[in-house]
Amino acid sequence: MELSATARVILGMLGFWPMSGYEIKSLVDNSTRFFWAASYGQIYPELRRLAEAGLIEGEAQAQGSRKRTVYSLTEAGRAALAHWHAGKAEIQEMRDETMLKIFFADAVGEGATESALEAKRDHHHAVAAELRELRAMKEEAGIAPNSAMRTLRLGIDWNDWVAGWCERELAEVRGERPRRRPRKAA
Amino acid sequence: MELSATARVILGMLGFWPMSGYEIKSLVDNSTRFFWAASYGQIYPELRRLAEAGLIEGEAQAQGSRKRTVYSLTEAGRAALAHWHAGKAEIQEMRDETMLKIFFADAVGEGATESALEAKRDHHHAVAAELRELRAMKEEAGIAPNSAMRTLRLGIDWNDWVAGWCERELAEVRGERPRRRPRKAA
DNA sequence: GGTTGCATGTAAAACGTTACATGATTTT
DNA sequence: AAAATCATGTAACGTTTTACATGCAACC
Repeated sequence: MELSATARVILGMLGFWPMSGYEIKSLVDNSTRFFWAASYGQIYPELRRLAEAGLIEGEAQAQGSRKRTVYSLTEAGRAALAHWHAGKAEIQEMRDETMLKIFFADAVGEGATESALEAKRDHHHAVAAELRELRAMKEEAGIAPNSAMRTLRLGIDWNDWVAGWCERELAEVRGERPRRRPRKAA
Repeated sequence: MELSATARVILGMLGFWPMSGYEIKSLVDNSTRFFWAASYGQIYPELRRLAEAGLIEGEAQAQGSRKRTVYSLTEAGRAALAHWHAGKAEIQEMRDETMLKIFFADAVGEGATESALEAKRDHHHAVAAELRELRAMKEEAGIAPNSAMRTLRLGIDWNDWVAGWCERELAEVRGERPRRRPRKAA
């Protein structure tokens, strides 16, 4: 069975430990959202579908009169998660407005390249700072799995790298001493 | 007026030179698609909307009995393009299955981190190679604007960098002499 | 007593892809 | 003569976001 986009993130999260739909959403919002978002409008219906398909199981855990359903993986669910993980990754989509602005700069005119590069650099600086805060919080809480921390590290390093790339490109555009960009073998 | 996602790429493309919907689609498919895709189902209706709004103008340029409409920016369209370009970039979306797999590796089990890192490395290698081919073609054709070539260069450098990051991480995971990762000031 | 956080859900709207439909021209 | 490419468009389907709706519990 082909897992929907949202099913992948739900099964993965429940693979860490059992949780409610609400918890899945908050976890997504301060972790995978940078590369894999999900909204309530997807999560709750998908939880129902996955339960019907027997990949997860919900257990009512009301607290007082506040109801709450905690889901966990079934055997079949854990197998589906492993199967997805072992398979070929397909989805790679990006929609990046800062790239689009750099791309079109020559169609816009004088100074457009510089402003677009500055904007992209600033954006990645800001995201890197946001991720560093997130990392500090997670390190303090100390519950995040190693693999989750790895993507956070990649996010920080990557945003730093892109900001640096923009900076070097800016120097070249502005005619400051042409910089040798670090070359890699093809 | 807020430009739709597709409107941005259409106005930008027409900013380079006048073209048909078909040409816009083929250009997108071998340039911006890596960070901003668009399908016929979006392009043709949007061309009509933009023409109605007075941002672009279509001119019938039939060749024999094959009809063809070439669109170009109006004054208002060029202004809208410049206005969008000068404004704050908002859209930054990503859906990256290789990241998701790295993130969940600890929930999946033994060896999952390694396979996920390898898959990501291979993916970025492949994209870098694809982009290098694209660059060779564009260089030969020699018509691509500088700003468009810049995003291509960024794409190549970026994919190389990510592949390298995965490789370094793999070395660490496999317990090969722990590598000092290049550090940047926060 | 008010605000924030926990908790679940749905409906409508917007967005986007895919497949289909059609037909001319150019290249092999 | 067939295949590829140029060219335009729509309909159906699926996905995703946004806004709305509801109510409890904990904290200040």
